[in-house]
Amino acid sequence: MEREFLAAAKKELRKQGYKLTGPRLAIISYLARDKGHPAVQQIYDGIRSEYPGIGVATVYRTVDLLLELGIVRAVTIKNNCPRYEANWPGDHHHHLVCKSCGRVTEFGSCNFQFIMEEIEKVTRYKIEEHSLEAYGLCSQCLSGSSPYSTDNI
Amino acid sequence: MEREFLAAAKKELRKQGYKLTGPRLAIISYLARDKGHPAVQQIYDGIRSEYPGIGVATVYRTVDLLLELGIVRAVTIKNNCPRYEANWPGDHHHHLVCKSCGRVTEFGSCNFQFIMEEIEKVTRYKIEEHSLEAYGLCSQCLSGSSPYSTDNI
DNA sequence: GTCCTTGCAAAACATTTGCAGCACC
DNA sequence: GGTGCTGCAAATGTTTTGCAAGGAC
Repeated sequence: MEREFLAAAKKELRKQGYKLTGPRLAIISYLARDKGHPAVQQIYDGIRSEYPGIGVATVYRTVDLLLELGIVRAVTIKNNCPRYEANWPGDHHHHLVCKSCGRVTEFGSCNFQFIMEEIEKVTRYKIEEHSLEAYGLCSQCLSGSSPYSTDNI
Repeated sequence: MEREFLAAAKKELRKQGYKLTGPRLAIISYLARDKGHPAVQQIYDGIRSEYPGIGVATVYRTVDLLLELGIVRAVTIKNNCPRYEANWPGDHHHHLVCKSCGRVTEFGSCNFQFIMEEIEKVTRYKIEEHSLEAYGLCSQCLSGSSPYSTDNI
């Protein structure tokens, strides 16, 4: 699974004439492994053990490139720097953010296509993508209480 | 209309034990006037003519306070610093962002309540708010072409 | 008079950019 | 050997913080 993702990413890079370098592979495989929504700084920290010499600027540049190629997606959460996730094929979902503990939960079942079409008619926009974030309290914070941490993002 | 908004905001400030100061009034009335989605810097610039001595830090602190009191709402747009808008009562809407010219269009007709309830059941979250942003091309960019500018945000 | 608020300046982050050296074809 | 990629360091842009002075109640 992670293997296929890497292969697909490599192929896409090559196809667009980009080189397959160590830092790029390290970042891609980190994103394929990570089940959360890491920010650039987290990716950077996570990679340094396997790739000690890497610089933050490279992570920024690479993530930008991967976004352009559609290999990763950006996750925009209120009051937070941008986060990223692997763009698994066919996996369209949105994010639920707990205001108390910071946990981010994904949910699929997106039936917004018809709503988007409605909006296109009204506004005469051509909509290419959409993102929905919901904010509230997760089940664990509703019962007991968990202190805020960024571990769950 | 703007008048009532100001009155309501004043009342809310007082109710919560906050003082009614010049800078705060200037910021609130600016937000009530502005039909767009100004960032802190824009609010700051917009106010300096009527309130020359004001500092940016005050704008940051005040906007934060107004958010807490529900007097303004934050608008989060990809690759953009946070923006704000007056929280007119009963006006629930979302944002359509043109990838080409940067224009931001609002659209109402939010029929997501039933979807949110569905998601609450599945995820056991208690959802308090949600935000939906759609990205695409506006009608003007689809025909002719307008250069990118932040004027429309 | 007492706190709350403010402006200023400095600090803290997050992100981008310029550039010299390296690596890869 | 030319081009693209990288790491470093500096620059930029945004937001936060500490603090002394001023203002609202």
